[in-house]
Amino acid sequence: MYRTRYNGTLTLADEGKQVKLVGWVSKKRNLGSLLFIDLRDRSGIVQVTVKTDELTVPEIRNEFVISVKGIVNKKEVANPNLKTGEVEISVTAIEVINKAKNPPIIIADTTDALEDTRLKYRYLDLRRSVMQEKLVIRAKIARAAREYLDHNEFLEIETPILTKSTPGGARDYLVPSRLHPGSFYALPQSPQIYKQLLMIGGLERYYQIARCFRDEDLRADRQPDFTQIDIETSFLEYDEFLSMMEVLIQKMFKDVINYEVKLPLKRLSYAEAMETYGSDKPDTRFDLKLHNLDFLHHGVELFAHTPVVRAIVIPEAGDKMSRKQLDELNIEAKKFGVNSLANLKLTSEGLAGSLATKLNDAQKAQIIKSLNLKVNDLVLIAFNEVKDRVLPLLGALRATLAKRFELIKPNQYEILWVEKFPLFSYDKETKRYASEHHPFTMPLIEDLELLKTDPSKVLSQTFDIVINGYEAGGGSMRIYDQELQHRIFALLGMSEAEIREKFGFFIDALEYGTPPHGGIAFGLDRLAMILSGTDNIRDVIAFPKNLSGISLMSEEPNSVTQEQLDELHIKIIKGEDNE
RNA sequence: GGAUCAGUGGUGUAGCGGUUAACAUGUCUCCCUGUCACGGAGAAGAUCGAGGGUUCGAUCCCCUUCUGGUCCGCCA
Repeated sequence: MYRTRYNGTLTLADEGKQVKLVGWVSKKRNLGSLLFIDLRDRSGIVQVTVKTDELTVPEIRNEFVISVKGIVNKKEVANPNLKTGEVEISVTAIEVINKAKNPPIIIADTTDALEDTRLKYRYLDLRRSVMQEKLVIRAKIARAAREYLDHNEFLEIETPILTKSTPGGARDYLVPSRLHPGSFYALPQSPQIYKQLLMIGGLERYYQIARCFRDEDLRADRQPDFTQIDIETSFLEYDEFLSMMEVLIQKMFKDVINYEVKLPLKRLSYAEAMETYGSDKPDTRFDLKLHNLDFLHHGVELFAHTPVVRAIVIPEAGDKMSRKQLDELNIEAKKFGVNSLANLKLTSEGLAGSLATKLNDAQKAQIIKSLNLKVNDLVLIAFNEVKDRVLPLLGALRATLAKRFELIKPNQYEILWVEKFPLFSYDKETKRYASEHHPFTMPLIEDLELLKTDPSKVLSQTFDIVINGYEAGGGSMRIYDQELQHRIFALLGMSEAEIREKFGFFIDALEYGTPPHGGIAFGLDRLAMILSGTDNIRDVIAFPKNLSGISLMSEEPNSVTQEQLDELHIKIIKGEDNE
């Protein structure tokens, strides 16, 4: 037997007990004939004390795996920084199980190594307790989900990883078929069609902790393969389903971080979210709402060509931003297609700032009243012909400014549903409608008539769960009527032949008594980020890829042998790997 | 595809035309019986990401390139 106890669990209650421990040498302090070793395993660290004049001690260095036998003793002076700080192990036998090279990074809670170094030596980085804690949180979220869903008669069912490529949406990762040269499997972007087929198959309640793949560019919160808690149900009405999912969210927060989520969750329509927060995933931990100043379009020269004039008010920030800092915000504005921002601040002498000289007294008074300004408030004003530029810009600004002015309290969680997204977006280039969510999304019943007259106005039975400004999940009620499904495909500009080619089996399936159904997918990675308080998705994935989609540790993707390519009937025509 | 920031001992940083390339930490050797960020003495360790240019002289300025971070496009 390697061990009788876990290091981090030892307390004063164990005083006098004989224990056998294993672990890694986290730190040693050699005082000559007295040697202290911080011995680390997954549970934590305990100090072991070796009298080197009474015991022959093998060579011991950092990160060696060692085994000790000894007695749990009370320490003269406790170390309050350690869970086990009240005890130490007086060693009677010590043995090296395995040696270790000097690690390239410091293995401690605070390491000074940069992330790319840590990623290269991920297996060492994972020894740090702060990293392990994040994976513990991730596992606890999955466990909470399984417990809740199992308890509510959901079945955990696996769906294929080698699936059919269906164009539209994200790029697929393709897998060449050896048995069928020239044909490809696609890795699933989500198990969407399969889970709907499971509903048609009469399984009624399904879930899966599903790996999904999207061949798109990465971000701090986006990986090419990621995990969703994927859920689908039959015979639940919209509100019933959302309520059931709210309780799941509540349980996750309770089980993982012991935080009480108050139900029911707030709901905001997509349109309200955009108008009020400039985002479809608003961070509602702080205010900074958007204000409508469209009335300035008439009467202010600067806004003569821009009917959309919107503002955010940052309280007590009038003296906190220099002219230079305000100018820098214009860089942000340009990203959103807005040329520049105007600003105002209310001083004791009245309105000042870039816009002040362009306003008459009546307009100034109207602004002060309309925005309810107080002295030293800062107003940032975005203006453009198009709402779709102004609102997202101010949405982005409110997020960055909230961070800059520290308007966000730590350990605060604001959870809400954003619902009723438009069913379609209109692509001006191709002059076609595209599904905002996916083509199986149910429109709002009251908007069905609009499908004939103005499809762009049709809203859908969709919902996103938004937590602290992150989209932590999204779903919809699905179309179960094949007639309606055909109308949607037609609106998307798909011919019968195209429909047959892409979704034929699914269209067929719809005709055999499809139950009303709907579902959601929660982003497990995102949830883990939120609950472990990191804004880096790589922190909550054991072996993540960097922004170029490369694993710095195992160095995939890599080239393969000519034999492998030949077998797959694949010829590389461009690139260095061609030989 | 685009924008932007950063590459200097193992690790993290400083230096920004002429330096013996500095500091911290880690590593190694010796001393130390109460340390817990142990302490003390000493040592080793860097072709300043790569290539080119400007210059009497480049870690420093310019160009190219590679690598990494962040963002935009993209992500039904």
